[in-house]
Amino acid sequence: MVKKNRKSCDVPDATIHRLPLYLEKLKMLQAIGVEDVSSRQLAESLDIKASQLRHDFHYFGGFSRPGRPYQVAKLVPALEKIIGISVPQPTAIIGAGHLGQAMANYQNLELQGFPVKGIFDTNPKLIGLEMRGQPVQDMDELETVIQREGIKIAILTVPMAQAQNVADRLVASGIIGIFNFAPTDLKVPEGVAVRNERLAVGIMSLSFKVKCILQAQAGKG
Amino acid sequence: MVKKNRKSCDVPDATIHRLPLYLEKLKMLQAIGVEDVSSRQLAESLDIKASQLRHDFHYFGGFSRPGRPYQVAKLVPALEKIIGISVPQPTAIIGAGHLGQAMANYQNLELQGFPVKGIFDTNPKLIGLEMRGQPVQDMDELETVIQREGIKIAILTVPMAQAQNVADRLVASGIIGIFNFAPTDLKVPEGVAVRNERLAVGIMSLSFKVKCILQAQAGKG
DNA sequence: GCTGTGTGGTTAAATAATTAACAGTGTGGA
DNA sequence: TCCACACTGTTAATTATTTAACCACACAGC
Repeated sequence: MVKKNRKSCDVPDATIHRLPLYLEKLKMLQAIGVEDVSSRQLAESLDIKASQLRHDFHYFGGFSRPGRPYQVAKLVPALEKIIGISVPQPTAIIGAGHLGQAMANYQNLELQGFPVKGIFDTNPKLIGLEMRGQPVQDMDELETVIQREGIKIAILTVPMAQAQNVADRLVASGIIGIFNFAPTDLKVPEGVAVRNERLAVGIMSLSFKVKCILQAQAGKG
Repeated sequence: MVKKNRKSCDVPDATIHRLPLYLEKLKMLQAIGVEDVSSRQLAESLDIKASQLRHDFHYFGGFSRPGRPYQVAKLVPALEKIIGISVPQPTAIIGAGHLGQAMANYQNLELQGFPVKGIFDTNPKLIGLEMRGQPVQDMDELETVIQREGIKIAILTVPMAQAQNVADRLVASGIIGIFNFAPTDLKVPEGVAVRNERLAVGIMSLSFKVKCILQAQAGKG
């Protein structure tokens, strides 16, 4: 039993990051009525190799009978279970600035299994505003709401200076996963997962490639 | 000459993604008056190995005299040049919904070398609104403004259904780098770089880890 | 029944990335 | 002057990831 748990969690990061892509594409196929899909078809539509897809699935095993393509209707719930969203994961948003509002209004968030059950800010001008049925609440309510709703995942969109302080409160309240948009490395105890999403990294690595493309064109031309 | 260009662009993605982190940390050190920093110090503060940092820098070479630590004042502009932001990169935002507004109001964007020179949307209710001095313009103006301002990088925050169509227009107008927030793979010709930023991937991989942590705790307890 | 083609699971090979080890340099102090 | 120490640049070793190869199975057509 323990062995089985370890098996399904000892998976490379690179594979984990592809699971949502598989799920997304499969849901899209499901929406247009596709019932079966082969590893080749699915991989090609995602611009990866079929062997990689099969290798990824192999960590979890048993998605298809040998010789037969994958059944979309079975694969979707299997992936949802692996990712941990067969049951909706209540989620909190901390920081109702522009980015927090964008996340709160991102309709797919709930559709994809992460219903927002709490939005928090310290700014009195924002408190009370409603976003998709959820009012912005005072940070004083943070601990109470998180525990009452059993929230395990938090989206952190506060300014860098407050990020660590808020993270500490989140961890103390029972949060286990933090989706961090602040450009700072949070220190959290073991048993808490942090994912840093740095928009600056994305646009700068893009800039690097743009520079290289321009240089290449100048060299050729 | 060509050889040198190739050298400084034939760099693994993993390294490219770390360059902005190095730059960010170095700027922070510069702001508090630090003049010198060793590979060990810098690496530790970023939670990576010193040898990896030196290995990364080795692709570009010549940041320090052997035997002496790095000089922050030299490293910052060197990295900025490598990333391609020694000169500000004018940037456009396509889609002035919540996410587009969040990006437009993200002050660090300009500070980090990406001044927003155009915000576009089709929604008449949004057109004319000002964000940090930039008015939201009609999509009809897209091509004109991009060419007039010499914009090479675009941030794409439109709904999925319109993403490919807009991307085609961007490419036709001379855009070389697209920072794509729509959950779809854009088809672009060679010589155009796309970076997909999928928020759903981030929160789902977080969910996977949360599930594993909970399972591990249940197994132990 | 048999065969050709297509399928996923599994294992092995190839490739990429990370980490460690080492050589050469500069500095400061005895 | 010489030595001990800290430093980077560079190369080698290790580890992780991706890709390919192969096997057993399933179906369709003959």
